Amino acid sequence: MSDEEIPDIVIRRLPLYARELGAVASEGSEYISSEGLGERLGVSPAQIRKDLNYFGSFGTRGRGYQVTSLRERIRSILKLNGRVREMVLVGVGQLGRALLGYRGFLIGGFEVVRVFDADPEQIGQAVVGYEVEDVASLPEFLRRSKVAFAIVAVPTEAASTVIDTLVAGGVQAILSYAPISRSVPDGVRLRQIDPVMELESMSYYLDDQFDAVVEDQI
Amino acid sequence: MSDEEIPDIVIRRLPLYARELGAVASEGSEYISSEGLGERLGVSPAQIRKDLNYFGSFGTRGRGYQVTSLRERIRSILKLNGRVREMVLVGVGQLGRALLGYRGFLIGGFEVVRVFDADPEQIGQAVVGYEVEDVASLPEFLRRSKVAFAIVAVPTEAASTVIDTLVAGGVQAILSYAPISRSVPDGVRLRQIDPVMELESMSYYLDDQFDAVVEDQI
DNA sequence: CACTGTGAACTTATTCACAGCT
DNA sequence: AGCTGTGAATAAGTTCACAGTG
Repeated sequence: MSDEEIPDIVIRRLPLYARELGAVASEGSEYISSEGLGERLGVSPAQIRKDLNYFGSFGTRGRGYQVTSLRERIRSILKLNGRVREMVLVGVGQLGRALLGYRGFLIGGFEVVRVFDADPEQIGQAVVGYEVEDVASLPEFLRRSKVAFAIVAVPTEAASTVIDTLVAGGVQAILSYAPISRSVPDGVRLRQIDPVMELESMSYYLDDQFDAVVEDQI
Repeated sequence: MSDEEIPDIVIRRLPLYARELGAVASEGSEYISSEGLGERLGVSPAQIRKDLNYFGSFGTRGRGYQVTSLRERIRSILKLNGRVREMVLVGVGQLGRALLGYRGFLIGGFEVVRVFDADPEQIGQAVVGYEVEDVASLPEFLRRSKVAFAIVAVPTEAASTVIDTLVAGGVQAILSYAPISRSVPDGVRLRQIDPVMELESMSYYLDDQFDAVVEDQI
């Protein structure tokens, strides 16, 4: 049943399942049903079963899914098993430093291997155990070492140029914190994290006694 | 055409449109067509027109949409016009500090008004111009001042309790950076930012030549 | 007997295509 | 002429419901 084109929306749920299965495992359960997992995640049991079935039959009828083995299966589907994914980080401002200090990357199997910045004040400095390199040397570094992942944590104005450099250097997956829209060539993935957009969309749902802006009429 | 239930997926695109319209405005264009905007965003023109039509008819046939007025319309739909949305921040570790220093919130119309933490070392200290308050005093603060937004930037173990406190205090929109799944009551919105999940889902699409298993060097 | 795996039914979202303004 | 606004057509995604199985 392999080899069908799998919807991106399914791929995006896999890390969620894997993350929760890690939590379930640490609580000591050996098996979990699609219903049990769905309840924890706010996802329907049918959806979990369908998602997993794109990749094979991992469950046991009558019992559910073995927690740790399903988690490993998912990580293997995501090409995350038994390895550490190397990343470059561009930008060592406050956000970049916070990211460098974040333990979650390593737990998830990701590790920053090099750190770049454009600020002469930063270049050459040691930051959280990394020596900050000149972003001008990024193209050469990428030519030598094929790193597939990058995190962009530079000021908005600089982001587009940095992304160009990363794409030209063969980086295939870019996580950007800059609030700008960008297109990238086929074969490159760009995901953005923009907390302001998240807040803005939540604002719509506020039951706000203060303000009811009328839009109306045809 | 008012008062139909509007799909969440539409609401989530509105901040994207608003953000890009801001960029278009700063480039000096007065009008933009759905095709022009769609090209910049990687969204189809029909989708933009349909999304906007849930709320009214904001365009001019033959010319397109007036950039600044459409942006204001969208911000008004999102209940973001002409005001600053107040937020509390819980957690002043590295991430919390980075968020406090981020100018993007104010640009988007959001402002942190109070800062809380559980660490006795931090409580009472001044951080980026805020005095860190004891998270134990958060319930009382929320009782007095009706703040609708909160950002959770605490360690994973603490997140669930903090979210409970926020919900109990009447906060309606929570942006959490903790990598845990949580359900919240109706009427409360919880959005998570988890960079690791983003990276993991991108990993699926990598070319296999990048699959080299990292050698154990520890 | 409690669960998965899965086609079929249904629901939601996107695109098409064109009438209708400016 | 060039665009929006919008119903109709299509595609994508989710849930249902149940047969199959350990």
